[in-house]
Amino acid sequence: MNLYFKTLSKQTKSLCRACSVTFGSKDFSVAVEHCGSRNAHHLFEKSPRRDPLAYNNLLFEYSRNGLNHEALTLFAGLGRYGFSVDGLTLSCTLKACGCLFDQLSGKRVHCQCVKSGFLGDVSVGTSLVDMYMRTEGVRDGRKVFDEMREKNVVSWTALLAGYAQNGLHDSAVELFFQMQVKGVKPNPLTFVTVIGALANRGVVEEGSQIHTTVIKSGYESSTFVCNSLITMYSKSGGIRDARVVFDNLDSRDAVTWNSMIAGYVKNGLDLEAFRMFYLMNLAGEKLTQPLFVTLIKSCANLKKLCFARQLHCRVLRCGLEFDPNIRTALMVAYGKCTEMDDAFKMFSMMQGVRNVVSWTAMISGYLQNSAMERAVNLFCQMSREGVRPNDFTYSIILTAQPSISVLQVHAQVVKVNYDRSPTVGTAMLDAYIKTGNIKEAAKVFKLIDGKDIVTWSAMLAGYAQVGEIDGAVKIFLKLAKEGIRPNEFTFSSVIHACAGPTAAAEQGKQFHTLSIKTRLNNALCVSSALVTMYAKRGNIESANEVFKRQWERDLISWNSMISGFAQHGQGKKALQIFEDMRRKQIKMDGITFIGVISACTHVGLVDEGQRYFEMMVKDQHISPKMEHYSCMVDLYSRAGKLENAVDIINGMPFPAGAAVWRTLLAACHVRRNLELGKFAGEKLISLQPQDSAAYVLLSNIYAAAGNWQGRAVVRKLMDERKVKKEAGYSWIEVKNKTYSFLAGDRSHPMAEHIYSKLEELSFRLKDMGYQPDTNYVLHDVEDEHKAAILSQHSERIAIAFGLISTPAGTPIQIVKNLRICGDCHNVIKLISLIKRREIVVRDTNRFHHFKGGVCSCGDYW
DNA sequence: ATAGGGTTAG
Repeated sequence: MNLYFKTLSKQTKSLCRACSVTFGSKDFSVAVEHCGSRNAHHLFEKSPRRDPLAYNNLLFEYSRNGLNHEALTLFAGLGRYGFSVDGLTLSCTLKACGCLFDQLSGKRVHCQCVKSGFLGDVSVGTSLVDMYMRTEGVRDGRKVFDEMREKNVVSWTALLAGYAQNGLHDSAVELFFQMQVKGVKPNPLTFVTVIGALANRGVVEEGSQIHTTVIKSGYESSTFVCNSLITMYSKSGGIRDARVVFDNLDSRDAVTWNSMIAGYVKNGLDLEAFRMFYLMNLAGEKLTQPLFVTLIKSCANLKKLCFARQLHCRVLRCGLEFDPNIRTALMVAYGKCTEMDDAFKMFSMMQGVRNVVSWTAMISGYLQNSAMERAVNLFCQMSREGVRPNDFTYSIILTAQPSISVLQVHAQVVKVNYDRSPTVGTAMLDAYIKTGNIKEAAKVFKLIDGKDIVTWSAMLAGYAQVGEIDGAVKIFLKLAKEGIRPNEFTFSSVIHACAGPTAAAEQGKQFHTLSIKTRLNNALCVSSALVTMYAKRGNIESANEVFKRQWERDLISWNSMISGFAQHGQGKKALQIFEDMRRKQIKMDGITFIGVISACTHVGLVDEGQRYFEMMVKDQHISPKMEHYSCMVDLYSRAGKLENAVDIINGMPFPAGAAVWRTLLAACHVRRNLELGKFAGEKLISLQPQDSAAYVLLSNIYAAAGNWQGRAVVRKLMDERKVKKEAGYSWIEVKNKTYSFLAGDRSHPMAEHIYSKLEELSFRLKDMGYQPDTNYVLHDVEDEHKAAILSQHSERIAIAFGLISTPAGTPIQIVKNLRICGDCHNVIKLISLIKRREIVVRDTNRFHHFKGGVCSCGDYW
């Protein structure tokens, strides 16, 4: 018989016609083996005698070989001939329905099960559960399961797998514990399924519990089960645990090695992945297709061109060069290594087998190499060649700003119904945020179906960027309410929002606490954001505490700490951090030096500042930008060396911008240098005719010199150009609420109180010999009036309010949107002495810590 | 196999 079928396979058709052999049921598996399933069907149809058993067996073979359509057709035939079906056939047919997502046929088979009395059969019941789970949500499958009289491990596993596949990972895990309570022992497949569910949920706690159950059940050395444990641990960040499982295994298969190496890649330990790969080669394990993909990805992460090329060679040697996945992975790797020519070569060789994915990968490569135009061209060409962009394509092309119009892409996205997709929607809202259109971004956000953590974080970051703290905090609370777990990026953004001037100081601390509870506080981006937040919120000690405890540091945390200390006037500490950074040979950038030079500026270390500037250019090979020149101008001019400042401007390799002139102008104001001030002011006004600060500073310089005519000219110019002076605000936070005050503000319900406090203060100040420095008043009025105007500056009102609404001895914190004036600076020093309060004022430029009559800036700011 | 979110200066 065997031989007969062997011959048959060669000339099936002709022989079939000729043959009149009766087929025994068992012979079918032989037939399928030799002829392939399709031919077996053909063979069977031609056969003069068809018995029901043979039919059933053929169906089994179809199902086993994944020929689902054939199985369904055959099942219909069974009914036509009136052949009886057995439980196995029903199960196989149900499986085919499930695989084809054909619920209609599935329901028909369900009826058959009822009619033929097989519903009580465990296998049939289980197959029904599985079919409903695949074609419908979990509800119908659950119903069948609950109605089953008898249930075994397989039924439980089917149910559990159904929950997991429908994304209900928590319920799947719960079922796992329930089945054990019912005395059903999990089998290897159960373990693999539940471990997979856990891995997709990303939690380790129950993971180790289930690991213990694996050991107790005696599957400790099952390669199948342990492979999934490795994946689970590496997905939830427990790469070390994954390695322990790996090391304890006696027999490892290709999947074991692949999972372990993929785990290292997923956790960003690409070098470790390659070490593992080396060990794998020593162990004699063969390279398989998925591992090629993983390793090539890893090359892309490492940007190691030579590794990629070596792997490319091995791909050729293994004859896998036509595998589309490997090709795409190689293209991506070349793109990441900035070898766009090589990537394009691979892409053009793919003619004929190019699909959306390879197009998208290519476009993405150009975008990463900032070749916006080429990316956009490719995007257009793709559409011309009839390849339709998918959600991935749209989400990357939206980053091609400003080469594309967000509005146009948005319109196209709506047309193809991708506007509700989380990836495309998120990319779109981010694109709107980048164009500053937060309203449109919020609209897009609302429409997105199934918002995930990335979507929420993007929206939160948007609010943080435009300084809408309340919006940011609201988003955070909302996502938490919806049961979404915030991740490190979410915390990083919300903490960033709390660094803004109007955020309550407590709020930042609360998010810090929350990040500790969720164990995300040590993530690099979170700890960096915390350093920045505390430094900006005036709590330099906490900033330093977080900085010291950081597990790892990036350039941003170093930079934040340096500029933090600089702003608080602790120049020496800023420089210590910098020297530490230099000793550890950490790569620095231009921003590091902005911090360092401004640290020197705030403590008046002119020569050191000069030295660091030279170090930046000569040792670090960082070419100075506009910002560095304004720092240098600031350094000299605050020390009163206006000539050196002018020399710097004259020696610049490009024309000085507004920032540089503004710095010089401010210095001229402090130093009362009318001539230079006029020059700088005119330059600034010509560069930024709408900048109110320019006019105000210049008119103040005229006023200070008693040149009322000059001042009037500037004022007139300001009126003509409709430039409004920015109003001076001060904020103070009392009991988690932020209060803001304008100069002369009487809108607060406690205004009476506040003003009597101010009066009381002015008496005490006079007693101490205080004389108002009326040079800081812009108005052309009598001295008496000037004093009154000074005493009503917004920061003083805020302080008075702080004094009456907080208990004695508590520190007062004020935030100002303008720079503090010299007279207020004197007054606050005295208040800190009289009232024995520590007062911290953050202006646009730096922090002033007033205590016992002195300020941390040493009157140098 | 391809994708979307974050942190730094004045």
